[in-house]
Amino acid sequence: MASDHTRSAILAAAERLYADRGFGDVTLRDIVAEANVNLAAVNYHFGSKDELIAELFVSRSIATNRERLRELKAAEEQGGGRAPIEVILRALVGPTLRGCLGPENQRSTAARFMIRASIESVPPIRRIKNREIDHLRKFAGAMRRSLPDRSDVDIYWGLNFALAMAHHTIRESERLTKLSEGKCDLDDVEDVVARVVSVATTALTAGRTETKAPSRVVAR
Amino acid sequence: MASDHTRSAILAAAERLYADRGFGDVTLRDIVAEANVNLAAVNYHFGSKDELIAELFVSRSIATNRERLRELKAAEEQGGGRAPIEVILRALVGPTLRGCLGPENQRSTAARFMIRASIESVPPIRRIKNREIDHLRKFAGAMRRSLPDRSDVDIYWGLNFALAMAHHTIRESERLTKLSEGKCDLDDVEDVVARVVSVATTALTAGRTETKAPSRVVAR
DNA sequence: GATAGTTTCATACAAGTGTTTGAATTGCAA
DNA sequence: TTGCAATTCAAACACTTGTATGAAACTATC
Repeated sequence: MASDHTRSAILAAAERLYADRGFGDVTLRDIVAEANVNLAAVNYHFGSKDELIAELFVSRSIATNRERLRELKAAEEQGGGRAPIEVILRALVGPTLRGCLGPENQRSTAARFMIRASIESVPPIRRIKNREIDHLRKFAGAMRRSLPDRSDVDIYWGLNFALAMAHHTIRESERLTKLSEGKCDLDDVEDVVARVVSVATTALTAGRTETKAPSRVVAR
Repeated sequence: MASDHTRSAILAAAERLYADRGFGDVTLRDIVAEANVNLAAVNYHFGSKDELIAELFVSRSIATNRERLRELKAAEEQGGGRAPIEVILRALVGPTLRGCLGPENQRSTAARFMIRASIESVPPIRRIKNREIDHLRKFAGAMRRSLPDRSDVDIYWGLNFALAMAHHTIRESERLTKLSEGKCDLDDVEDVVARVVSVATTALTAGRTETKAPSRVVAR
């Protein structure tokens, strides 16, 4: 193991560069230059470029997932195995939003990297994301316990919409700021979390009527 | 101008290949092979690879935007300059959802291309997307007229969330199907539209002026 | 301090990229 | 037909990419 100084220097440089300039136009040569390290070091320590990216993404996303599950577990234990839907949704979208939004100048490199990973979609990351389904299933289960009257379909749609609002807000935060001429304050993370949770909760609890209406609206 | 057969053959081949395999690993050589055309033809007819991609994306997205505005204008005229919020939202997300979802085997190449463009994000497309803000402002205006009591901030957040649900559902349709084990039927486009519009409407009207239960929206 | 195992380094490699070139071919008008 | 522009073509260009190599420089153990 000696000194893995080189190893972590590469990781840090790669994270910073990918965060700033995206996966598209950052080459191994850029990374090793930034890290003051030899070109061959990447392949020596990580095997390949893709494995470097994967390691970067995995370590960040398991941290987020762990935080999500920690909040979920705490909420369900406190509620005797059944947590309020708002709290579940907050555990789902809170960690991601808190990690990726907030005042830009105090936004961590890790956070900016994860934003990149959510905007661009590069093969090694896509492969990892596909394994996230099991993780989401745990939330679907908690939501089902919280809203036993709701159909599975509605639960899944609610979960989908909650993630949609969180991720899209992160991805397009710049555009929303520009569109609203700064009126939507994306640095106020807790307000964003509250808005997302509120809408998702309403979507899951309002309109008791059976959702799947037989009346079909014909398009075009 | 003679025969622009070559030109359109390239466009068709590029659209098909990009739709199927993504921008990442489709080269000019792949495209010209698919189009049975010489390699130099792309640069001759389009100037560069990026301009080819841009032309492809522009033509598709102005078609969508035109359809959106057509629906919006019709709705506002019918309501005397003020359309119901549900109808506005439907005009916003309907065309995109209808264009990108639906039974896969009968999904047009154009639709599949637009899905790709929404998943991967390649420089020439990103540049064009940034010009979409003016287009969205028109919808923000219509929404403000429809809900004069609502603050601008709320309007923009509602707009953001509506787009979020539509785009995320398109981007992650495969994952949602897998997660729900097929229970969420993404081929039933009108149901998806209704769900998105319903949630977005609730988000925009909840806790304020009551506009009846916005459960089921029927348009046209 | 010799030895064996890591780690670093300069360099080369092979493959692929978009683009350019200049000659051939085509199509059409005079 | 002839002439001329538009188009097509094969080939090469210039460059970048990730990866591999084998020697050199370390490091720790005996």
